[in-house]
Amino acid sequence: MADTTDPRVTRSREAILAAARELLREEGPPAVTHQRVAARAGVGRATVYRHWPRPEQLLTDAMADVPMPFFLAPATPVRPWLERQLRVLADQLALPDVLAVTTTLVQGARSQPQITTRRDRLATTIGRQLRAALTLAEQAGELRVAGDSRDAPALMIGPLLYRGLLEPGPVSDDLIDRLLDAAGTWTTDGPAEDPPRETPHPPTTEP
Amino acid sequence: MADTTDPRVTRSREAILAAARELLREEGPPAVTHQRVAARAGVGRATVYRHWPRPEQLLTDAMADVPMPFFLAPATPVRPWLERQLRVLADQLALPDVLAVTTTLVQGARSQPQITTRRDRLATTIGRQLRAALTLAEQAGELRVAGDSRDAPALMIGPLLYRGLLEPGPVSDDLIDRLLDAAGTWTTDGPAEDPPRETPHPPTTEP
DNA sequence: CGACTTCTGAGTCAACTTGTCTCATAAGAT
DNA sequence: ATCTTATGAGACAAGTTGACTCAGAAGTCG
Repeated sequence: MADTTDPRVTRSREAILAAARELLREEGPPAVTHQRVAARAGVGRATVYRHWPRPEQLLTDAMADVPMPFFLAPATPVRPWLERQLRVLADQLALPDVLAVTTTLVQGARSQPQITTRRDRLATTIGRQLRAALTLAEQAGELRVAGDSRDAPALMIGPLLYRGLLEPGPVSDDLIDRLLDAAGTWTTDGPAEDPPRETPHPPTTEP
Repeated sequence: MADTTDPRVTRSREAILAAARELLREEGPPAVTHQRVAARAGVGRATVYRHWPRPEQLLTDAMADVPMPFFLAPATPVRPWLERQLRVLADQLALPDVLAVTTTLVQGARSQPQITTRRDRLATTIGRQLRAALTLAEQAGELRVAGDSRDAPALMIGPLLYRGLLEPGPVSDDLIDRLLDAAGTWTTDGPAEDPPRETPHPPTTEP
């Protein structure tokens, strides 16, 4: 099929999605209605209906445009890599857009199976990548994993979620260190304190 | 003023609040409208308006009826006490009503200052009680607190939140042990493993 | 450049929801 | 037995939702 290259379509779509994202961020999911989105996007109400007949689809599409942070493939040495990942995750969770999408996913009403699905996908993606990293670290002799590795995501991501959702505030490097220690016993070859951490990672998207 | 002892009033109020709670649990905050609540409560729509002219007040009142778990005053020895508290908290977070209220609080739209307030109150209450417990344990020589104690709530409650909100599943006793270890180094006088844990605590309310 | 195709925005319309009010009635108080 | 008062049914205006039409603008292509 011919790619929808008509500039009018893409312009409308972008404006509408941007408006929907703004509304989601500022007032939550219930504010994302055809009428309000159309008004904010400076677009006719019918145009919104044309592209998104169902309002919930507009919401999920708007959310899909917000890149959710998650882990990439792990690299050795694992500890500094993981430290960087957690730092990125913590910083991302502080962004209004990401926070809004996170709360929407968490809320994930039974009425919205798409949202529930996406939430579960995010959770399993993060969990799998995190466990892969820990396994790699263990194989490399860097780490002796403590306890059930299935608890690792909860132990390491949970506190970041708490900071983002319930108790807003910055996540200190010290706290991230403690998250790493929660994974198990690290056999630091050298006191690799303060690994270089500079690049403010762009958000990454799910596969 | 004369106490509203009219049985009709209390009957209506209870029915309405119960219906509101059901709707909140099943379909989330947007489902709590006058019309739907009235229909489910088997009550005239006007009656709901009479008691709660504003819909958001109905929502907050319905939430207030769901007791949120938090910590009581700590007792020595602290470790088994804290273990019990975390177990209760984890179990409460699995209850649909409590979960629904938690997600609603977390979502805490900017549109609803009452909800934001209540969320902050809950967070500070839990945080204060938890820190008090850790301080007590340290004074009793039971524990050497690690790192910044302000991070303790995130480290210990966060994982439970993760399990409740993102990655539904049971919280094992082993996981709770690891949460306790995240607080610092416990100087166990004796191997007080498997402390008696039987009473399925009733939910407690905030002060 | 000019003819064509397609998207847009304004508007209309019925169905539905929301918030307010009225009133006969039945439940409770005295 | 009588007086009070909450209730439920319904009427009502105002606003929202979803669906449709249509002239005209924007973009494409010969």
